[in-house]
Order: sequence, then structure tokens, then C-alpha cells
Amino acid sequence: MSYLSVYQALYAHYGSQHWWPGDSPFEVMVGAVLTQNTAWTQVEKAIDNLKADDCLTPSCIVAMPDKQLATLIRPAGYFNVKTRRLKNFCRWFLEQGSETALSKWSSDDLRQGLLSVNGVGPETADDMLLYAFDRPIFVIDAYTRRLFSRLGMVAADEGYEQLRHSFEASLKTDIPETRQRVTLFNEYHALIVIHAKDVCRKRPLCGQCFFNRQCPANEIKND
DNA sequence: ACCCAGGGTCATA
DNA sequence: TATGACCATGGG
Repeated sequence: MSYLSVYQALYAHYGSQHWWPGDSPFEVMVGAVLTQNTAWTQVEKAIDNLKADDCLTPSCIVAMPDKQLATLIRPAGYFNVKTRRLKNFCRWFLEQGSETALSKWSSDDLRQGLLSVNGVGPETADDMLLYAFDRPIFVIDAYTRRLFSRLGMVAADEGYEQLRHSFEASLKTDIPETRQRVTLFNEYHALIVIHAKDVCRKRPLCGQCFFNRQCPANEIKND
């Protein structure tokens, strides 16, 4: 079992996912903040509200009164914290000279910069790096931990950075070409999320799960 | 009525 | 460093 073989199995089963949903890199970044611990369907409503008010831009978001912004993003939950986080991010984004300037940064510098924003943690930063900036950064989320922990491929208590490096190093060997790896990372994370939604939450290794008959995870009884 | 969703921060020990 | 509290809406 390699990371690549799991990817191939997922891709064969679910096909291309065409992530991240969003018309622009900035929309992807806003979505990354809004989707923190929140169902994507709720995020769509919030983004639609921003679009309807023609305010899906960093300058408009920064200028808008907190209360008004909170009302727009209300469906996405945590609207008070997310109002603050969205503004923090947009302020930083504008200070750095927006997207064109940021696209010239190295992935490491860009990651550090994103993490310096209060409200942008590892997963949110990596969502942005991969899906808005096309960097070869592997996104680790709770689903990723759960799946690969059940497959017996990683320890349950592995740290975020450790886990991310593990995926990136292994897949870099399989796919040396950066552009191809970005494409694979893009699909891979999406497939992990889709797979997690597809199977039963409480007993993810049920008959609906294609891993059921094909991999050692079948033998794992609990988390 | 309960659990969860494409997390992160902050206070405490 | 490692837990726990907190944030809040809406779908299943």
C-alpha cells in the first residue's frame, strides 16, 4: 500500500472532482476561511451573499462594517470570528500587494505569510496554497488522518507537519514533475473528502465503501 | 434531541 | 505540550 495506490483506487472509483469550486483564486481563499468546521453548502450561501452585494473583493471586505459583513456570511456559522478572520486575511492580502505579488513568493515564504494571519491555520493555509496558488502542498484534514490511520499507514497521533511531509515526500518520488504533482494533490484531497462523505460516518468500512473488499482496512474494527 | 460539518484560537495546567 | 472551552449555522 502506497499513497499513490490509494489515490489510484479512489480516482478509479470516483473520478475527477474538479476542485476547488470557485470562480477565482480569491474566492477560493475566502471559501477556505469560511469552510472551517462548516459544511460547504453553508459556505456557498455566504459566498453568494457576498457576490450579490458585489463585495467578493479584499478591498470591499476590509471596508465593510463588521456587523454588515457578519450578516452576509451568517449562513456559514461562527460569523463573528469569521468576520474577524476574513478581514485579517484581506488586510494582509492587500498589504502584500495582492495576488500578483504573492504568486512570486516561494511556497515556504507564502505558507509562513499565510500562517501569520490570525485565523488562518495549517489546513486553511494549505487549501489556499494548493487550490488558489497551485503549489505542490498536500492538505491534511481530519478525513485524511482517519482514512490513513485506518489503513494502518500512519500513526493516529502524527503531527500535521509530519503527516504532510510524509505525503509530499512519498508522492514527489512517484511524480517528480511539479505541475503533475499539483494536479494530483488537487484531486487527491478532493477524493478523500468525497470518499469520507460517501461512506457511513460511524462505520466507514461498510459495504458501500470500496475499500471493504480490497484492502487491509477491512480488518480494523475501531478507530 | 443529537451529531456533525472540507478548523483555529485562547486560556489554563 | 497538551487538553478544554468556545465559536454558531443548518442538514440529516
